Order: sequence, then C-alpha cells, then structure tokens
Amino acid sequence: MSSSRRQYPFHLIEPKWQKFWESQQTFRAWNPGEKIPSRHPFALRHGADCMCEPGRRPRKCYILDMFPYPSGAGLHVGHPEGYTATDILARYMRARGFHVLHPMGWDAFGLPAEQFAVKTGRHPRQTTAENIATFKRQIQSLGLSYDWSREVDTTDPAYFKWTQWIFLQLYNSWFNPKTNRAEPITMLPAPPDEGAALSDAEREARLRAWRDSKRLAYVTEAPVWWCEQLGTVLANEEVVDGRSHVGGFPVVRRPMRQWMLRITACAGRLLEDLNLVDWSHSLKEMQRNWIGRSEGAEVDFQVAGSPEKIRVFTTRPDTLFGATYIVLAPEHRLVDSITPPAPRVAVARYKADVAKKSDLERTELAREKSGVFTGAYALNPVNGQRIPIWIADYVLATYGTGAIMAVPAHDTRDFEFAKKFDLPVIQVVQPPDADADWRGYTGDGASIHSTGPQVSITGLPTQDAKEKITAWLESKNLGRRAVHYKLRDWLFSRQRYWGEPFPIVWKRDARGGVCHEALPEAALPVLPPELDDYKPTPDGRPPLARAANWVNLPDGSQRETNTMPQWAGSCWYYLRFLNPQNAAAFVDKEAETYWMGPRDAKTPCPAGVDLYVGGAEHAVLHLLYARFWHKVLYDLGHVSTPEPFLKLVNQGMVLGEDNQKMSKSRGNVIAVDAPVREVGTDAFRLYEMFMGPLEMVKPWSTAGVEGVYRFLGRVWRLFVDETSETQFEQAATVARPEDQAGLLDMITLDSAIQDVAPGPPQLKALHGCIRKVTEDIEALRFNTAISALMVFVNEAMTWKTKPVSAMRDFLILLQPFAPHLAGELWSKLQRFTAKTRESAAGMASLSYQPWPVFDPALLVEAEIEVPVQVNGKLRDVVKVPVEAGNAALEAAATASEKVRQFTDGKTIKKIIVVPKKLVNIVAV
RNA sequence: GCCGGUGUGGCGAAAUGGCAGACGCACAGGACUUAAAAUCCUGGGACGGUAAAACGUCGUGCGGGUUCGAGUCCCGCCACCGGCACCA
Repeated sequence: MSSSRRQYPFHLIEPKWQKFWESQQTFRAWNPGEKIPSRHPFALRHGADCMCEPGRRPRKCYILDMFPYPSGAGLHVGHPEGYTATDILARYMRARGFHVLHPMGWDAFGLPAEQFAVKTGRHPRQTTAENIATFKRQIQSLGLSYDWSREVDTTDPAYFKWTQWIFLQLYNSWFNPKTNRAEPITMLPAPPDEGAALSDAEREARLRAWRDSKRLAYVTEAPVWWCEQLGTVLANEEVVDGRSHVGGFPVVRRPMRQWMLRITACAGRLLEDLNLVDWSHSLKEMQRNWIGRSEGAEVDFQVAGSPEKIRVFTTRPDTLFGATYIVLAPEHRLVDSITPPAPRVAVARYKADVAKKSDLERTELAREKSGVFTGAYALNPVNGQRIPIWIADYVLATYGTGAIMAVPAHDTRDFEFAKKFDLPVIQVVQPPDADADWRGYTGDGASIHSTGPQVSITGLPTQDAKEKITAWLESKNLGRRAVHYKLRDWLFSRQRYWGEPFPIVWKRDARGGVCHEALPEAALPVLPPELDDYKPTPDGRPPLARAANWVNLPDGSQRETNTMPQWAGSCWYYLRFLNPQNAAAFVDKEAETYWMGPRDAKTPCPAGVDLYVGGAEHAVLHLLYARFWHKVLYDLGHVSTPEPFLKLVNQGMVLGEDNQKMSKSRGNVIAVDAPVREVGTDAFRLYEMFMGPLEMVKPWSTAGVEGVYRFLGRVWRLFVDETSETQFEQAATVARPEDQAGLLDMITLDSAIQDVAPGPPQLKALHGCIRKVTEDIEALRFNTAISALMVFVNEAMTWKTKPVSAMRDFLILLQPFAPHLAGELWSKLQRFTAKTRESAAGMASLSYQPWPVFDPALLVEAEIEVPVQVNGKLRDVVKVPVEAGNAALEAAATASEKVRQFTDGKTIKKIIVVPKKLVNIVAV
C-alpha cells in the first residue's frame, strides 16, 4: 500500500476541513433558549432564534456512541466502527433538517490507571489525562461530527459531583411495591409501632434502622466476590467463570460489608419495559435471561415435630404430589435448628466442605450430586406425607427461598440426586406420548397419582393443574402465587482509589450505635484525597483509608472509604451531554425534555436517545445499570422518559486479518493511525462501513481498504481537471508544508462539468442512487449504500458532460460517508457557479445542505426486460414496453423462440404473470 | 444443557418468495509506458460442451416439505460464533 501513488491529496484536504469545522463550530448543538450566531450554517437554515421559542424548535435527533474507556493503547480499528456509523447518521439527519446532538466523552475511572499508579506512584489523574489526549487526537483525526463543546469526563469533579448527587437520590429513596415506583424515603410509612413506650433515642434508632432497611442504596454484610490481585470486590456481572472480567484473575467468595443498590426492586419493570424499546431481539433476550423471571408458587412445608415451616419456591406446583424429599441450601437458616443430634456432625462437615470450595471449584467439578440427610422430616401439605429433609449444594441459598421440594420423577437434577441416594421416585405427570419414559420427563402432560384427602388434580393438563393446586394452596393459606428473579442486587462498592468517593459518613447515634449518614448536597463533590501509595492498607482496608486527615472529620465522624464502581459514571453520562456545564443541576429540565423527548409525532413511547450504538459486551452490565438509574430518576421526577435509549444497535466485532479476535497476545491488533496515514480518514471510514453489515462480526482487510481508497480516487478524478492537478503537484513539491494546503485552490474542475440540464439516463442514475442511499442509511445498511455510490460513479465516469446539478446532489449523498473529500469538491463546485469568491466561501458549508429528494418518475423506462421461466427455470428474457399489460407480457413470452423449445410437444397448463416482473409457463 | 445469531464464489459480501453472486478484494488478459507503478478496458460459480460461441446440467451447510417458483417460508438435523448455566 505504501508504495502506491497517492490517489488524491487527502493529506491536505482532511486537515483543512477539520480545521474549518472546528473554527466554524459546524456541529455545535444548541440548547433551548440559546441564540445562534446568525452566520452559523445551522442558523442560516433554521433561523438564529429557532431555539428561543418552544414552538419553533427544529425536530431533534440524539445520536449517541458508547463513550470509551481511554486506555493507554489508543484506538484500534474496532473502535471507529460504531463511531463512523453514528457519524454517517448524524450527518444525514442534519441534511434532513433535524437538530442533531452528537457528543463524545470519556469513561475514565477504571482499573488500568490505578494499577499503573500502584506500580509507578504516578497519580491516575496524570495517566488518565494523557490517555484522554491520545484518544481525543485519534478520534478527532477521523473527522467525526461531534459537538466537542459538550465533552464530558467522568473523573472531572464537576462531573462526578452529580454522580454522587444521583447516589444520594438512590440513598434517599425506597421502592414502594404498591405504586411500583421509587419514592423519597421520607414518604416511607413509619415502622409498625408495637405500642411499647420508646425513648426518643430508641424511637430515632428504630426509624433509622427501618429506613436503612428500605433504601435503594443500602449496606450489607454479604459474601462477595473478592479478587486478591485487584485488591477489590467485584459485582456478579464482573465475574466470568470464577475469574475477574477485567484481567482474568481468580476470585473467591468472602463476607464483607458492602454498599448495594436495590436493583431487584425494579426487576419487573426492567423486564416489562424492554417491550417499549427498539433493540435487537438477541439483546433483549440477553437482558431477559439475566433478569430471569420465573413464575410459580411458594409452598410452606411444616417441619415434623417442630413449629418451623420451610418455604419452597417451585415453577411446577402441579407436581406437588410427586415431592418425595425437601432440599435446603447448606447455608439455609433452618438447617441447624431442625437437625436432630445424631446427624449433626455429618451436617456440619458437609456445610464446612461446601463453604471451603470456591464457586470456581464448584462449577468446575463434575456434576456429581452430593448432599446429606439432616434427620428431620417435613409434611407435604397436599397429602400429609412425611418426607425427609436433605441439604445439598445444588440448591442455591441466593435463589428463590434457598429451599426446594424435590420431584425426582420430573426434574433432571432431583432425578440424579434421587438415583444417587436411592430416594423414592413417584410419577405424577403423564407425557402426551404414551410410549415416552416418564422418569425424568420435565415437559407438560397430564397429572396422575395426584389426589389427596382435600384436593385432586389427577387428569388435569399441566397448566390447569398448576392453576387449581395454587388456588387451593392459597385458599388454605399453605402457599401463594410467586414470581422470582435471577437478578441480584447490585454490589456497588469497590476497594479502590480511582473512583467516585461515596458522599457518606459514619457516625454514632444517640445510643452509641454506628450508623451511616448522607452528606448534604452542599458538601458535593467529595474529592478523593491525595495519596503517595494507591495500594490497600496493610490490614486490608481500601486505599482511601490511608488518608487519615481525609477520613476523620472534625465532628468525630468518619468518611466512607469505599469508592463507586466504574459503571457509576457511565450510568448517566448521556444526560450530562444535554447540559454539561450546568453547575446548578445534573441537567436542565428544558434541555432534558427537548433532547430526550419524542423526535416527532411518529416516535413511539418512550422516546429518549434516538440511536445508541456500542458493543455487545455491555448487553447486561452498562445497559441494565443505566436503565435502572434512569427509572429511579424518572420516578423521582428528574427525567421525563421511562427508558433512556429508544433504539440501540450493537456493532459487530472487527476481527484481525487472520479472522481471529484482535488481541495483543495474538499480535493481530490494527491501530487506526497507520491506515489513516496511508489512505486518509475518508477511505478509512468508508472501509469500516463497506466491510459488511454493521451488526455482523467481520475481519479487517488491508487490501479491502485499498479498494475503497481507489473508489475515492475515482470520485476525485470524476470532478477535477487533470492538468491543473499536475500543476498543483509540481507547485506543492517545492512549497513549504504549511503553504501546501493553500495550493489546493489551483486544482480546477473538470471541463466536462457544465451548467446544463441532466439527460434522462443521468437523472435515472442519480435518482436510483438517491433512493438506494437514502433507504440504506435509514436502515443502517451502510455497506450497500456505499455500493450504490460506486455504481453511480462507475456510470458517471462514462459521461461526456457532467451536469452541475447532478454532481452537486451526488456530493450531498457522499458527504456523510466521506465528508472531507465531499467538502473540498463541493467548495470547487460552488466556485463554478458563484460570482465572487466571498459568496462561494459563505456557501461552502456542505454539512447543512438539504438532502436530495428522490423522484420515482425519473426511474421509469420506456422498455423493461422481463424474465421468462418454463416450469420455474429461466429460459429467456423478453423486452416489452413498460405499459405492457399482463396479456401483452404473456404473448411476448409465448412468442419467444427459446421458450418454444421447452414448451413444444407439451401442454401449457398454466401461465403465471407477475405484472412487469416475470412470466412463468407451466408445461407438462 | 438452555437462549440468541450465522452458514451463499478463492475472499468481504448483495438479493420486498420472482434473472443467485450487485458492489468490492484477489486473480487473469489487454491498452498506455523503454519498463514498472498508477490509470483505463475486458473476463470470470462449478461441471459438461464448443475452435470460440450458442447451449445444457448442477449450484446458497445437510435431509425433507409448502409453492407455478425457495438463499428467502415451514419441519428435522449438522457446524461455527455470542450469551447464560445445578436458577427450582
């Protein structure tokens, strides 16, 4: 690639236009109430006052990329895939007359900067600033049409002040199950008063404890994922196969005091509201699986000879008559109290064994079932039968009620367990296929052997059986309908330095008990202390605990030393973009309702960000967390839409040239700098989109880049005069580098470009291109849009004269894809028609030119070619006038020599005519 | 195991149920050139057939089906990719 001659002077054109856009602030978006400079191209099109009056505001379009973590390695060719797609759409929507918000920023808290700091003692702020500078330089070299005046950085105190503020909203809220909404904690009904006369201190402590038990942000001592190498705990979502999501280090379970966010309270809404958004099927399914709703019943089993009851959760209440034993999770609270003396040693030993095993070992070990009989029995509520109570690690303490009724006949795990320990297996479901083995059959069927003294479901199909038995349980107060979710509360604290400190202090209440308290809003932002050493303390407390001056406050209280996880900043950045400099609020109300509101009357509820593009790796982490925060903010009246992201698209991964995932260890990572230097950013952007459909995984190809680069060279030669270019090159070789860009004006238009009306074939080529490019951009099919541009250029290369109007429209179509080249050629075309240089410069902003409108009448031809099939096989193509009816088509088809060869000697049974499309003759 | 996605030339890929392979890469031949690069033109799914054509047969992971007609719709498999995984 490097040896080939430069196709066109992109190395001068691209910086020229990037500087122009920057100086003109071409892509600036304006908030309600802002007056737009009258010479700004947006004002020229929409009016300088258009944002001042609610009724005149242009339709908005919010197009968002997932902002990157600025790593030290810089951008590789995978990053700009999504950025290019959104940029094309942003530029297209501007041309369509929308007011486009297209921002970029940095998700800059995170582990790598902190680990680097631990190693070198350099403040993470320094490395973060350097990495942001690298990322910004690289992203800006791509000519993406971001409004850089709205840049945000999650590590900027002016930003994380509001992250902490949102945390306070969560802390000061509870979830009201009656309204299914988050509400201020002050609206929580008082704790049930047991009538005892309480001292003020006791009353206050009770109220505090009651509220603390309901807050959306709460403290708990819980077994958590601890990663020794990272020196911190991780959320469930950050642990993959017993290893850390970042770094791949082993993790273990360990009990620790932690901050949690009560995301489970929102599980139902997070699930249901997926119906409101326009996301891919697979992404919605991933979220649904993660939330993991199951519908069933809770059933209480009386423990024999004990006042205790064991509550189990089952999705198959219809199989109650087949329950032959109960299994508790080893950690279940009743295990010790129900176990009689004799088996205690065995039970304790089993519990200890399980506790010792990390979850990694548990999952890696063969699925051989293990467990111990507790010696206790429970009574089956449907028939009073005594069934043994076991403990086993295949029952998880963290799901359902931590206890199950085992129905070995119709559950795979229970069946394995029963076989191993020789427990009875009773059939209660008859499979529809009479020959099928009922042992281990888990599907639906009809209940059998399911009649007790008070209730019978024998003979009922599974669905009806479930209904009837659940109703009966409810009527006897033995059980109830229940829904359980796999989703767990969100572990929200980290033992790290480089994150947002919690706006929380610990103090003693009137009775001397330790309690937490929110700092007032005026205390925000809470800045992290300066440290020399970013490691945890020797006794295992978080790094912030090293700063005694910071931790200990004058009034004797102490600051929380945990910090928030990286997800915190990315949970709401799309809202800060709306109003990033606001010092008085996290976002201005009017800006929020404008930018997050419906795009136009056709937008379905719930509006929000119009298009959000990013990698599938965030399917359950970022996207679930951000939705949760958004819903809480919505309930509290801070935002106007129930969902943040209306349409979401995951771009497919870009693989290395070897068809493997790009990774440092494989050595197949392709950085953006080299291709951009060699073919320019327009060709680079074009190739990113030409590789294949946005959502597909696809390999990078250096040769493929060369192909689209050649295409842009063809576009260049379609417009410019060859002689003038040669003169330019001669002049440029002797000019100083800083003077070269000025010489671009030496290049003149090809003399074949003339101010003449386009002929019918030219209009046909142009409008075919307009239609295809428009439809394809709307559907995010950028690869086929580009091929349509190529088809047009191939055709236009053959034209003797090139009408200015057609060439101008083509440049508007090209502009979203190759904005620098299009801008340069556009400015030359303006000069062609403009009387003076001044007016040409004023008109030079291609970015706000109205998108051309496709005229279907221009695509109609006098004659059309219609394929003719015999028995479904293509035999001929006949030419007919476009107005030919079905009868004429049929006549032309049957008249064809070639067709006759295949129909002679046969009887024509039927002739199918698709108007103007096809004829198929059925002959036997 | 469960959920989702994808299988089309040498390669990346196109095709509202209606001419399979648009567009591009790589390749081959030609023009220009002292030569090369660049550029421009031409060619191409496979097999058979022909001097070359005409032409014929087959062809979208595999096996069935629906249909005048299937890459596309339905049923059953296989492979690969992504996610979840003892979730009651």
